[in-house]
Amino acid sequence: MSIDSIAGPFQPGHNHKVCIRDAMNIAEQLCQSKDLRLTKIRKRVLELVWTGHEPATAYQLLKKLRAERENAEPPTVYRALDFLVEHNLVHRIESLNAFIGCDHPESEHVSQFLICSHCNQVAELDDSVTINNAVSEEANRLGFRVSDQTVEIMGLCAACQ
Amino acid sequence: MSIDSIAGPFQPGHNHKVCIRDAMNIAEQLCQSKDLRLTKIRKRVLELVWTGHEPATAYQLLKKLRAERENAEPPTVYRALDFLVEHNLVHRIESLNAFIGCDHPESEHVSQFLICSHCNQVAELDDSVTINNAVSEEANRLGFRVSDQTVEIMGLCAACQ
DNA sequence: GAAATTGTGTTATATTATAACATAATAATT
DNA sequence: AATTATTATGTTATAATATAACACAATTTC
Repeated sequence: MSIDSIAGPFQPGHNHKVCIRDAMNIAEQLCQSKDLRLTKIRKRVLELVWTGHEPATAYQLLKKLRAERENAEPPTVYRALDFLVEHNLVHRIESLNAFIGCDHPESEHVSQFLICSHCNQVAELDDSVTINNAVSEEANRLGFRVSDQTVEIMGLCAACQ
Repeated sequence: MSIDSIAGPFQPGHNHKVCIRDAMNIAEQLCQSKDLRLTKIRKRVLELVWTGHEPATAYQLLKKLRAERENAEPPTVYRALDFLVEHNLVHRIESLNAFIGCDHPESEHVSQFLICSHCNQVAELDDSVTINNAVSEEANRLGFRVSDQTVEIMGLCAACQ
């Protein structure tokens, strides 16, 4: 097993360059296939989001962007994030006011995260059917029609316990 | 069945004075039994939160508080909210940056909400075992130890569909 | 190539939240 | 009851997050 095959967050030894490369390739493909414009700014912000598996705040991203584009302002970043979030390339973590890259933007899904309060890394669940069913069940009981959900689970990842 | 017995949110006809009265009684009892100080400000902010089943932002509460206490400032409200949230009398809704009263602060529980995007009312689930189990199952699969969770389900309540 | 649409630049400001330090009120101790 | 310690509030300032509005540029459509 090469180091490249060790996947994603909560895996301290993983090769993050691979995560970035994969994410950018998927983004390019997705935007091409859906005829979306992955402009330079949007692409760069996406790369900056993928700097790590720790969520980044808009202003952290702005600071980095400014290092290379001195006229960047809050709207520059927020507009890029709006686009990226709209197309599932990035998710917003409500409890942190921060943003994290999504590694499967091509499949429609809701956001479900495990957030490690020690290393601050975030893992996205793969649209857990188990949780979705539980949510549906509760909503149905009350005649509530679900359109979206936010599931953010705080705790300690395996490596940090 | 008297109108008083029609419960809580998503029930347009319910007698909200009863919700408020009950919530305040429970708060008084809880604070007495736990030797917590439900000061005038805290009590008043709790009442203001209970104005309805729509979550209130800190600054909406501040505006109301100022109508009766002209020197109220942001810290006045945020400190009261800190206290109320700490003791489960109020929950913070992360996706709305807003606060909602809790009708069962005496039992330890995690926050799980149904949020109607039409009428803006919010119903708290009663610490759904179904959802908790689903969350635990997913977390266990990844060796993640859960300490807290945020579950916010957006959609349409029965009355608004 | 003209018109329409979409994206970016720029300035200003809205909204949400906290830091820091002074004073007041309450509780605990003597 | 007076002293001390603790907790709560008053007050000013500012940090952190996010959006409005309008001008201009780039791209797409016709």
